[in-house]
Amino acid sequence: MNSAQEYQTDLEVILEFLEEHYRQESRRKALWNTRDLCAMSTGEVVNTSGEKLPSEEHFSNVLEQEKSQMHFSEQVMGSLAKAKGSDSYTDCRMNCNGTTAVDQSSVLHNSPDGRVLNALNGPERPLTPNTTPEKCAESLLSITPAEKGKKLRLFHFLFEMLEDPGMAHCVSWVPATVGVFRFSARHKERVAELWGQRKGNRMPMTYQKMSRALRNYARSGEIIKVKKKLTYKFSVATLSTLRSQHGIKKALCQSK
DNA sequence: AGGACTGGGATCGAGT
DNA sequence: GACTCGATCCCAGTCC
Repeated sequence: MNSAQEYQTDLEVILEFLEEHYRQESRRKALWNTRDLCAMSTGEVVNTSGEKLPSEEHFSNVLEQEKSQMHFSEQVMGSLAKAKGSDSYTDCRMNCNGTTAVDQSSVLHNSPDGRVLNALNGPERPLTPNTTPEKCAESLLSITPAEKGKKLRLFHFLFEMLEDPGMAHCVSWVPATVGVFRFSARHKERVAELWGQRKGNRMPMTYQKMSRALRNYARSGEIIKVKKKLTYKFSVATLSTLRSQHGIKKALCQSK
């Protein structure tokens, strides 16, 4: 496969993902339209508890926001297509050694006022003010946050470990549960050690210190402590984001 | 008794 | 340089 074909295959995977998102957005829009019609026919919208919901004006604002969001996605896709022909694309191709993730959330969770929201950090936290579609496309094609100078987060690292069969003796998913994982009593310190190495800490990381960091995630809701020894759980939102990032990564690796 | 766990709080380092 | 955020570090206390 020559390099031009290789780029095209990668790009197709990314475009496919964005198109899927676009389709989902269209479905959501259709739902809003249905609700809008209900509101117009009855004069007001009430929920199942009989509480009055936001006005028609509110929903038309929401629709406008949805439209601008879809427009934003289209612009990102356009920028990706442009990037296909650029030299910089070669430089920011992903490597598949387990250190790379595409930050799709930075593309898909943009707000209509121009801010980009980060799903991992919750919808209220803007990522970068004045982010352009070009910048988003750039980030889609770029390397990991850590490699770009952004911090690698502990839960990303743990997810990597969990997806690595070679690390199953240290940390593994708890079968028959969703997002629940458990450290091995014997090898938990190994995971902490690797985390410390990855972060480039001078002092060795210990399980005790790492678990403190894990407990801090309880505040943001990214990871919850399960009332079971050495066991934690990813929140649904965190897990789905991590999984979709991982899915893209795998798809890109396979297309190489 | 001892390991795991919890939570408070100070501090550090990187990014903005 | 000030500020924020995430991580690190230490410690006292509780739970099993």
